[in-house]
Amino acid sequence: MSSHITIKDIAKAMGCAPSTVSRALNNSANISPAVREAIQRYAQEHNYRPNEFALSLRNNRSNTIGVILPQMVHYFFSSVLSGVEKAASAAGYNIMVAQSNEEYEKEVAIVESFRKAKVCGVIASLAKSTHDYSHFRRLMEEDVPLVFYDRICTELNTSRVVVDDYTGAFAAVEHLVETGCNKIAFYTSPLHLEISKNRRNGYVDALRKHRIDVDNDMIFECDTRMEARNLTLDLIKSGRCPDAFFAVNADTAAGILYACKDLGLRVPEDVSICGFSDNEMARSTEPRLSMVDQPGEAVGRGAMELLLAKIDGDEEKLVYKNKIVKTSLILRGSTREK
Amino acid sequence: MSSHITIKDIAKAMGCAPSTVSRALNNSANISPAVREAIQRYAQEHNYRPNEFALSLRNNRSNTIGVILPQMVHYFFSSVLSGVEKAASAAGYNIMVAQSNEEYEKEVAIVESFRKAKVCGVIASLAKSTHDYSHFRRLMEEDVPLVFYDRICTELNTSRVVVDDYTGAFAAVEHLVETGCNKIAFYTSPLHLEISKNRRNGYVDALRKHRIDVDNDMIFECDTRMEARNLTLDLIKSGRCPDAFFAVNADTAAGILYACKDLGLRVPEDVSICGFSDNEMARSTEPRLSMVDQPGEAVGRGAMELLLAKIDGDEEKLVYKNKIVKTSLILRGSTREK
DNA sequence: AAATCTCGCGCAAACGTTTGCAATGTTAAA
DNA sequence: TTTAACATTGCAAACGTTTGCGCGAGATTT
Repeated sequence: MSSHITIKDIAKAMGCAPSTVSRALNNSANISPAVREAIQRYAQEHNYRPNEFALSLRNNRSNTIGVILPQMVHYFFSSVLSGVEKAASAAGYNIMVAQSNEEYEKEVAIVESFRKAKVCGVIASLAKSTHDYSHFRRLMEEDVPLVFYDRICTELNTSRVVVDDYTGAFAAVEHLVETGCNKIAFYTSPLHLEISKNRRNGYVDALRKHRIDVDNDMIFECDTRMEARNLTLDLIKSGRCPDAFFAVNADTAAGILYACKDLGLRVPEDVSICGFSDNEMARSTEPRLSMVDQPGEAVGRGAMELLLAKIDGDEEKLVYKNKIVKTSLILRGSTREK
Repeated sequence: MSSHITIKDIAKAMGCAPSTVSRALNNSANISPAVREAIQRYAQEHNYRPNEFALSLRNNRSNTIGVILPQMVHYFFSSVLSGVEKAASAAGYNIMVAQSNEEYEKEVAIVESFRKAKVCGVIASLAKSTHDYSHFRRLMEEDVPLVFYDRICTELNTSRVVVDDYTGAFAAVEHLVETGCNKIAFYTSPLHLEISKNRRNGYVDALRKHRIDVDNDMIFECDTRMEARNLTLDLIKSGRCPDAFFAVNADTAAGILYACKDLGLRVPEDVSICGFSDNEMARSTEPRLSMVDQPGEAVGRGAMELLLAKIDGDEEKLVYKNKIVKTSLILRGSTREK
């Protein structure tokens, strides 16, 4: 069926040159109002749509932004994607999305495919296994605006959006302390990640503020449910049982919870549990898990806003901004009340 | 920095015409092996990458496929997206994604934006509020391959991927019957959706097979947690309490579960609960919820395979295929054992 | 030795758009 | 009335690629 009408078709129909049509449609200067209106009306009536490829070819840039997620099937990351999508859609951009599956090689391949597709901006969160950033550096050398979120890259000078890990962790741990806990275990993801460092700092500072000694033997690299379950069982059986747990995510918190229940500990009477990164699961345990909420949609929206600022900004192209999205502490049944 | 090397650059460097370079790189006929190899080597060394826009402009088709999700922050749909992404990535395609938020108008806008972007195929699941399909029909008139998944459109002659709702529901209800239940409530999403009809048929047929009368007053349009909670409370209080519930999704099943527990009913001793569409939440209640698992990734993969068949297929362009992905019944604590 | 064929390659157009420059026609100033 | 200034439009090139057509040269046939 009729592939679409082009500028040339309009020109032919109106008896003028394609350049005139182009100028009329773009409201360029130096065109008589009469001609302009006639052309615009004709274009409207015939449902003219500019050919994106021609535009892209000429401008050497698409109308698309690329988004990299470490995983798609993940409450927080899909929330971020949702936020990005809404903001991008509102701003008239399409989004191209790919997941690294936490693999460095896949991440490199994605960046390469985004370069080929000439996306006009990239929003990314690092894979756990990424320690080399030259693929992103290459992107920056080609002047592709880049914004990191959550798992950011501090080596590269880009805009960033993070959640307030420090304050979130601080608030959670402080709440545990204020409800009577003073031997608080901390289950964290690998400490080379920025988020881990910040949460650890929040944990440490909350303890210090309340004059509780920080026991490094109470900090564990553990961020999956199974690991948490096993670790917790070992910990309790070994007699070094904490009176509270602060976990890096909901999965881990659930692992802790079920280990405790299996061993007959009551939550929150005997031990309190609090996690980071709220999701549906945390609302479905018994008792429900208190969590530090990371507003994923807000992170995605913020990342898109920063990216648009970079894309549109002319003068401030060199200005990078950081955005810190506030977390909130959601208290449920797995912690005691004040 | 050096934007990329083009075919013209290579031609200039090798002292030949761009057309020769093009033919050499595409292994076209009528080119001497010597020249071909020289050009390919040069291109390789200088890291030549064809300009996608120029290709798209010429072929009037991108290397991208569009994916429509009703929601992104949703276990099943993000699983599907993940499956699509993996398959697309393996086949060398990019994916463009957008969510309708269950709104008809947004869905129309997405289809329009996909048409503008000239995606070379679309994978979609209908918004709940969509009853008119002319936007998709327009897409088909422009020969854009289209595959529906999950919430399919039976009015349109396209390829489709669905989970085996009928068999899944049948198996779940039969299990409830075989473990002693005979008054089984069914909480379903709106019945105009294909999935609802199929699940309802599975429910009905399982009852019939075991000579249990189907009571239409035990079928409720109810697919959110809050609705389920309230409805279940009402139902129990009214004295018409079923001995089992079969729910359309995990949220609804959880609502039922907590309503029952609030009223002191024991699960699964007093009432059994089984849901459709497993997710993390179902693994985190107490007791854990028995669920019919929908393998989202397999659905996504299947949709992509069907789409690729349509895109690549020359002769069989008119052949539409349906793919039915098997579900499996995951038995947990919310149902009794045989 | 003349005619034909084949191979390898270049020319140029096409995809749809934008834009610098030149070429009109019109109006105002001298 | 001549000249300058200006408004409006067209021409053509450019973005990077593919491809039908034609041309020349060498190889084969008669």
